[in-house]
Amino acid sequence: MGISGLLVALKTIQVTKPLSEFSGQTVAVDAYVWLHKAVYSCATELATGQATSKYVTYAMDRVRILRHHGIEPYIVFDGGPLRAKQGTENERKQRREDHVARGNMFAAQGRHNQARECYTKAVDVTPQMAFQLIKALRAEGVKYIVAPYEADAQLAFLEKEGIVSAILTEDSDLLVFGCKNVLFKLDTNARTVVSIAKKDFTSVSPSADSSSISLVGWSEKQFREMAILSGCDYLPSIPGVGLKTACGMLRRWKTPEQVVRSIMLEGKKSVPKGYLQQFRLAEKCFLYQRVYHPKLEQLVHLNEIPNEEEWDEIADSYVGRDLDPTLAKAVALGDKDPVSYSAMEDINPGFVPRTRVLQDLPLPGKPINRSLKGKGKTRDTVASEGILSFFGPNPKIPQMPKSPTKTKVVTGSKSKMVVGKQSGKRTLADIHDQDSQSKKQKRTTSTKPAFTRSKFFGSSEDHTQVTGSTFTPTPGSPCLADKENEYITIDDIDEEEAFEEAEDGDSMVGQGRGSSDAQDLEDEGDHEVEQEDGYISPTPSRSRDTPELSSPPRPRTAPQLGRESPDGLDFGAEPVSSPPSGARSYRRTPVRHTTPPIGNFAGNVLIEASPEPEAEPSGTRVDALDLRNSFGDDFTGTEFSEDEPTPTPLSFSPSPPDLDRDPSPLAAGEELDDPEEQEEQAVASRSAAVAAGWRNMWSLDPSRGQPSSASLRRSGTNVTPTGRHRLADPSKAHPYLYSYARSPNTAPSKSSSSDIPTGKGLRGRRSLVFVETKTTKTELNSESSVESLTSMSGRTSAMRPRDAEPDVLTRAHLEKFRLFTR
DNA sequence: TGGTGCACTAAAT
DNA sequence: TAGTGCACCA
Repeated sequence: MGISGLLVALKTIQVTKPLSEFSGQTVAVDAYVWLHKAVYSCATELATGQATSKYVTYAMDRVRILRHHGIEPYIVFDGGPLRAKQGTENERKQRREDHVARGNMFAAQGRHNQARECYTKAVDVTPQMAFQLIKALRAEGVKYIVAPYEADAQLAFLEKEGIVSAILTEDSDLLVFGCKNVLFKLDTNARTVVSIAKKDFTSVSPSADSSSISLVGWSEKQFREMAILSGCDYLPSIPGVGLKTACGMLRRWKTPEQVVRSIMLEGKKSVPKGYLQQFRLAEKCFLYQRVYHPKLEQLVHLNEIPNEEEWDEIADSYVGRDLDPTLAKAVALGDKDPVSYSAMEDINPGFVPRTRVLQDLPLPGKPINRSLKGKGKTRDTVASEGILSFFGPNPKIPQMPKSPTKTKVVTGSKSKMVVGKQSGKRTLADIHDQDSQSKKQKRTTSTKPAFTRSKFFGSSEDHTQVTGSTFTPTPGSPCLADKENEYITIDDIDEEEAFEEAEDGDSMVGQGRGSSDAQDLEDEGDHEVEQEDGYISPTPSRSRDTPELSSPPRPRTAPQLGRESPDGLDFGAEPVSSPPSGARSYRRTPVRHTTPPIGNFAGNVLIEASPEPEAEPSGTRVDALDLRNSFGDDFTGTEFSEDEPTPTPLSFSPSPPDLDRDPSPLAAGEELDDPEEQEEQAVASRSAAVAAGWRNMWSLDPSRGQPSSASLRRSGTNVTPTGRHRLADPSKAHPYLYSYARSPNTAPSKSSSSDIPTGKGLRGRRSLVFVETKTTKTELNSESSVESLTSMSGRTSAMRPRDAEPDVLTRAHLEKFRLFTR
């Protein structure tokens, strides 16, 4: 989000710099920037509830690149929702649900390409996903922190305190937060970033360059006011006011109050009532948002609140409520969910990142301090080629013959499915890919060379072999990663290339260490040795309960799971308190960050001791959508009058023809003209039998043929070959994609899932119609009874009842309109 | 004509 | 989510 047009306006002070220029510095990184990009590579898995850690690999690659250039990253995660942005979150959540519904529908029809498109729009980065990255960061001793609320404020605080010297992000908001050095557009190929320094602001001038705004002579306060006036995450702009208008008017009228007065007098634009009040609250978010102080180990305001600053209950809640220090610390460490404040759930306990003893990798151009004999490359060439040239398996670890436990061939359908790491693409959406299929089968049946297993999937013996080393990550000591769950360190380089010649890196098979791995950790006790040799990917990503063909049974002995479904297979469906084995690895690692782990909080002790969360993780937020019902009631802007909701959500939908039909085989049959889709249908059909079997095994209560309670969590967004999906039943909502339970009335019906507008119809103001039909006034009334704040002016627009104070409603309309039409 | 906002696309692998 | 191109409007 950020400030629309700001980066463009600051183009002339953007300086592309090599990463090496920041060598020796600690740079704070907005983790969600990476994660949001990374989820694109595994959208289907995430949207359908399958375990994956591809996004972790993506982020860790960048961590290592930074370290390779001598930059010590300080990863900052977003925390709980801020009241000021609650409406934004609700809107996004609604849209994600809609996209999941469409994706499931396409998947049920075998139209996997379209399904994937929907899934990419549906996935969100959840705290539980962030925790997967945290596990990897812990394992490699990378500094990190989970902000109590917004990462932006936390990033700004770290820089303000001198803990970091720059901030790497893609969000222009950081400039509004007052950060001095903000780095954008990390180019991992060119190894550069685009730097914007606050000190250069005053050189921005239309006369001096092509910028359309002038910041000459402006203070930080004026810059912030301009940004807020132009529209920010905390406050939509007055319709018709963008960055240039805001800049020009603020320059002329000096203060936001004068600007607003001028606009009102002019009469051409409609200023929402209470705008100025909201403006000052937004300003407080930029100035005084609560952040975690890693040294004091408690929440503090980003900036000290001056005595003359107006401060009341509303302002206090807007900037994020204070938390009990113990809870705040647990959140900061990732041990507590920053939204629910319950123990962090490990959604992928099979992902157990580990690191090896790391050796310094010299910066490009410098000789590498180790032997590279026999590789046909000089030290210099290795150094210049960089660490990425060494991706691949590690032949160091003694290979083991393949066994059924490593590669599982599932029969029962026309095609044999290879599961495990070797299976490569594992999603239902990709199963239709016959090329992949044949490749997998070839791998399964082919004779492997001697090296048949990865260094990353070593046995427990492998791990215990390497001891006596201390993990002392230093700048320029990268650990490498190639593919999902596979991490390589510089130690592996020697044999890497030779191995790659003999073995396709993707041919590694097996479920890794699995249970024995975790048990080994238990057995190892508190050695001085902090890291095991070899990074382990214990299990390949798989769904726990989806009818996903390549999903193997989870080892029953996996200690980190500890729960079994009625059929004897472990779903891991119930929350697994963090830190699991990965966290254990962290505790055994010399602490590099300033906030050592504080252990695992069990139960609700801390929850009870902590202030009540600002927002209930339940239907209350979703009900906020009902405010849209009031659209136009008291808003006089002509721009909105034309957007009155139409009676039916279908009348406008420009959906593809198939969307309006029953997603039956007949509908799919209409795709016969398309050979590709025809093939998809055929493969999907063949897959159905196997899929149903897996589904029964993983997600159904065998006694009733219904989803078991333990499976509901993951089956909430499942795609089923039969077309059934949990979206038809909000009570079975997936916890990550449906973080906030929806009331029955707001849940899309089964039929509505096929009625969801698509393409252009989903954009723009017409989208309001769809939401309109999903809410009732009853919900509004019930919602208003839930909220106890006496003053409505401090409430999030999204949580405001229909009969709320008019000025607030107007504000809500604007916000809803702005957000939903984006 | 400039500014705003919408539509569309790429993104990762 | 950011960037770009285009249409609309004052």
